[in-house]
Amino acid sequence: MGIFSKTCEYAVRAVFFIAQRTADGSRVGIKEIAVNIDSPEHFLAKILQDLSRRGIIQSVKGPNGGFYLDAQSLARPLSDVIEAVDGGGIFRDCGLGLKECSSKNPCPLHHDFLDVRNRLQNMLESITISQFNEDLNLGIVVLKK
Amino acid sequence: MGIFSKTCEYAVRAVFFIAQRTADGSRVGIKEIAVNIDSPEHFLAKILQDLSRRGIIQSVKGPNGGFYLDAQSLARPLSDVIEAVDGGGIFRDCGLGLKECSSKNPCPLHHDFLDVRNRLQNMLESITISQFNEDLNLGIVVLKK
DNA sequence: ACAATAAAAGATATTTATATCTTTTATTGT
DNA sequence: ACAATAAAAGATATAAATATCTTTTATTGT
Repeated sequence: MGIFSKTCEYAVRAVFFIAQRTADGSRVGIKEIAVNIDSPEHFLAKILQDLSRRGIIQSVKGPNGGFYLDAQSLARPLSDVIEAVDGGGIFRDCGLGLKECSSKNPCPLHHDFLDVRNRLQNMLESITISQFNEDLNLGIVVLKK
Repeated sequence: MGIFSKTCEYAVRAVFFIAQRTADGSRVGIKEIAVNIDSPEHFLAKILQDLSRRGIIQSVKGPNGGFYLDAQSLARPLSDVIEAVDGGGIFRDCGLGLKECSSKNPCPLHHDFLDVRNRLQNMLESITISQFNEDLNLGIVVLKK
């Protein structure tokens, strides 16, 4: 298990891919996304359905249909994707699983974890979905293997 | 899902509890540990068996038996517990799940994640298992609820 | 030796995450 | 209208994580 669930990893990779591939206003199909981010097609379909329902990504059915991102979606912070898929627990929950852990009633790791979680959150809030489009085009960063 | 697996959360809480409760050389039984860290007893038993096999904690069977920590174990960094239970993936694996992600072949989040993971690792390597014994005694930090 | 204790080990159950396959609905171009 | 396309939705399967229960083994005190 990584920091995120596998579902979330696929979601982020897919969202980055859709952002890059549809920056020109076109759409991209599930099959093409799955191949390019190396994920199981039908499982990814479920994930993207959910993201679409939540308004994180957009989609149209039928010929020339597919997934894409509108201007608002392109500008979203990556943290929105994480929250939509895994929930915000990673940003907020106690590292040792205590329900009532707080600064008043801290677990032993509370203070240290607060720092790490805040950094993670700040990082993911300051990264936008479209920010890697160019690096992806240039092959400087990758989404598969 | 938190940063660690539930198994790992129980493990860390248990190890902290054993450290505090057996600093005087005594032992503590599984039932007492489970009650005090609010975990399912039999499940925790499995976890502690495994930690015992790996030498992270010590145990003796029979009357007056139970779990404890020797001097070496008390001085261990908490990262050893994490590695024993969840593996080192949290310190090393790609945030987006890519097998071959590296500085030469990075995912979009590679550099940012490297920083967060390193901080987490440094933090967990610099915390020792026994370092909260006193705060636990004083009730300044807690291991349940 | 024996009974009591407590962890170790084994077996099984339940829940959640991940994955696959099929059918339905919306959209498009002819 | 109709056929083709592609996502949405529904149903089911598999694997992994979490949890529970039972039996065995080691140790202790009598």
